Amino acid sequence: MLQVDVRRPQRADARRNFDALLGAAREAFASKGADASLEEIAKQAGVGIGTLYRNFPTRQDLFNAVYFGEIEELCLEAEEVADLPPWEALTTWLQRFVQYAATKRAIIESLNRDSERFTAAREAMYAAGTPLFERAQKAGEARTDISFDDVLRMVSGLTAAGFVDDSQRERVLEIALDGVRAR
Amino acid sequence: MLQVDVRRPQRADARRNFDALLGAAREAFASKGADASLEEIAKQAGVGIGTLYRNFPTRQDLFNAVYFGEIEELCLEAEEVADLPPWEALTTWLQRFVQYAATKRAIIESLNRDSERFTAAREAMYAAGTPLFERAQKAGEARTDISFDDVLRMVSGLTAAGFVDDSQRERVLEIALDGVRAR
DNA sequence: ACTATAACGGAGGGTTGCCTCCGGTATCAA
DNA sequence: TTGATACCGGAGGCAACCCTCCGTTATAGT
Repeated sequence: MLQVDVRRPQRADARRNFDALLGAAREAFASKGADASLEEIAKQAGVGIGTLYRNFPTRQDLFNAVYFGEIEELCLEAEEVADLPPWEALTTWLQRFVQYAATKRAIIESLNRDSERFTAAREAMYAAGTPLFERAQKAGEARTDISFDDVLRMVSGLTAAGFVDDSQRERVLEIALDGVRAR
Repeated sequence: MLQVDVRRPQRADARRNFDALLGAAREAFASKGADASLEEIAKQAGVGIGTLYRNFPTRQDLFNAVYFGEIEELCLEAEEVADLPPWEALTTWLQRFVQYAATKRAIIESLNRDSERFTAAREAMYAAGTPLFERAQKAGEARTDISFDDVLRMVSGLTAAGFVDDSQRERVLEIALDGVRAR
């Protein structure tokens, strides 16, 4: 589950193009948002527009490939932080979330979307993050009157916002997460 | 200053159209974002596209008219909450900010923009909000190691985010503002 | 090396949105 | 009422993007 079921092509040249497209798409979605120009992505990948469409018949297919790939990474990161102390584990994961997600805006938009695949992705992400949050709650570090969903949406919102520099982004994230702390 | 220097037309029919356009634009910007279709806005206002362009020669002019109008309202609201207790005054104002701004995303984007008009608008908004924040700080209610800019960007970010319903939006805003409270 | 064919890439037709231009219409002053 | 004119509205040219189609090219197995 959560497989990005777009098949990676067999031939060497095809695989190169496939990977280049994914990379270019990731960047484009990150900077221009989910409706970045596909022709621009193809050019950026050094590939004809036809090649893009052969690998990803619809914009959604391409987007999904990037999106689900990122969700998957996020889930893996959740395991990696598992041996930190409860509060650090939670905040570290959320910081990774903010830093690495190229589909930032899309993630929170998709939180409301109804489709089998998106539901699966959302569940995977929650399955990865909820334990971190509950552990922090049980350790008395996080408020118990709010849900993980609240926290995730808050962080997603901040992710999509603009800041003067990285240090401000981090500072603001810390402020907001302070509100999550148990009193 | 902060005048929306687009002149309101003289003739009765022209004024009707002008106002209808502003209203339609406000809605469109709120729901579709800053690059909503101008033709759609004109249609929504029950007006030809030509009329839109006569009143607002560029997209930016139309956007500014909505944008600066909202900033102006916000500044007025700041005075209205001035007689509440320090912390309530601050949070009430920020809540209005979240509720009424149709140009949500635009506001935070414009925080980084460099242009005379935008600088003026930003300054007006800061002039209105900063006293509320400083009052809360002096009353020992708000942290003193952060700036009003941090708070405003945080709130703006949350404003642009998506939530299940209004109650979640308010709850998350409260959580985040809790992080602003002095310990 | 050779060939079958998987994969390429961009020309081109369709759609949508931007903006200009100007023949027609509504308003207002006299 | 009537004339001057401020104002209207949408047709139409332009640009960007979408996506399909098919002649050309690169790959891999023999």
